[in-house]
Amino acid sequence: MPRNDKRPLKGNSLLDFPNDYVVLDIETTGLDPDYDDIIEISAIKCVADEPIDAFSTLIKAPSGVSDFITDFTGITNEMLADAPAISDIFPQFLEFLSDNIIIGHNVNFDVNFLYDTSLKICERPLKNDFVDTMRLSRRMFPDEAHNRLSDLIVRFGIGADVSHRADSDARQTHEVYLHLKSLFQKGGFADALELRRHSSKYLRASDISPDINNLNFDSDIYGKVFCFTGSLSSFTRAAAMQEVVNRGGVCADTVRKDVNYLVIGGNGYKMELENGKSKKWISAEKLMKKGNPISVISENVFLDMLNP
DNA sequence: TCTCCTCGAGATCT
DNA sequence: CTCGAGGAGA
Repeated sequence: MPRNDKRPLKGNSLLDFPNDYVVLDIETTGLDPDYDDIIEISAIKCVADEPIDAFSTLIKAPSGVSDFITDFTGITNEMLADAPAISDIFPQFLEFLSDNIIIGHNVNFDVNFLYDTSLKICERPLKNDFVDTMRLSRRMFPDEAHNRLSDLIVRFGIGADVSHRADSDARQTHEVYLHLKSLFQKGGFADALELRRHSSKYLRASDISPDINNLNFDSDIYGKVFCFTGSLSSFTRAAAMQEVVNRGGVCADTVRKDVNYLVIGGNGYKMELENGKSKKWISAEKLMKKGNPISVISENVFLDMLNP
C-alpha cells in the first residue's frame, strides 16, 4: 500500500509512541540519497524507553567529504581514513537494527538513505516502520513555526545546540522523543495522533445563504441557477457561491435540468484539457442536446457577471 | 455520508 | 515528506 514508486517496500510512518525501538541518526556527504554517501551511523536500542545497546561508527566516503560537510559536522577526511567501508559495516548495522521500529528526527531522510544502502549492499530493502519526532512535534505544536531538532532541544531544555554528529544527535533525539511522549501522556493532545483524512466538510450548496442585508436584484445573476466544476483561481468555491446567493442566485451541487450556468473554474481548466471534460461538464452537454438551455461559461465570464 | 485521487505550499534532513 | 483543499464517484 505504500504509494512510493521509488521505494516500494519502505515501512510506514507511525503516529504512535512505542516503548521498544532503535533511535538513530546518520551523517552524510549531502542531502541527496542518489548522489551522496553515509559517513556516520549511530543507533541506540531501547526497551521500555531505556537504552540497552548502542551501535556507532564512522564510514569511509568513496569520494571524500567537502569543506562544507567538514565545517557542518566536524568530520574530516583524516577521520575517515581508517574508517570501515559501508560494505564492511552495513550488515552489522542491519543485524543490530533487526526488525525494530526506527525513531529519528525527519526520519524519512535517514530511512531513505538506509533503504537505498541496504538494497545496494545487502540486496534487500529496509522494511522497518518508523516514528518521526518532527511529524509528532508538528502535530503537538501546530502553532510553532519551526520544529527542527535544534528548536526542540531548546524548547524542552535538553541543550543549547546540536553538534551534527550522529551519536550526540541520536541521544538528543531520544530525549526529545521522551519529552514528546511524556507530554502526550499527560493529556491535552487528544487528536494529535489521529489519522487526518478529510478535515474539511463537504461543501453543500444549500449551506450557503446570503450574508448581506441588501441583495442586488438588478444583477443578471438574480433568479438563475449556478453549478461549479473544477477549482476556481480567483476565490474558493464557497466564496463564489456566496457571491451568487448574495445576488439572488441559486447554487446547485449537481447539473440538473433547472441549472442555467455551469462555471468551469480557471484552475480546473488545465486539468479538464488533460483528463477530458468533467462529469458535470459532460452531463451539461447532454442536457443541452435535449433542449435544456444550460450555458457553460468560463471563470472570467462568471467574474464579468459579478462585476459588470 | 465515505473513500480515493491530485495538487500546491511549506519544512526538514546533510 | 506531510498536510490541507478540493474534486469525483459510490
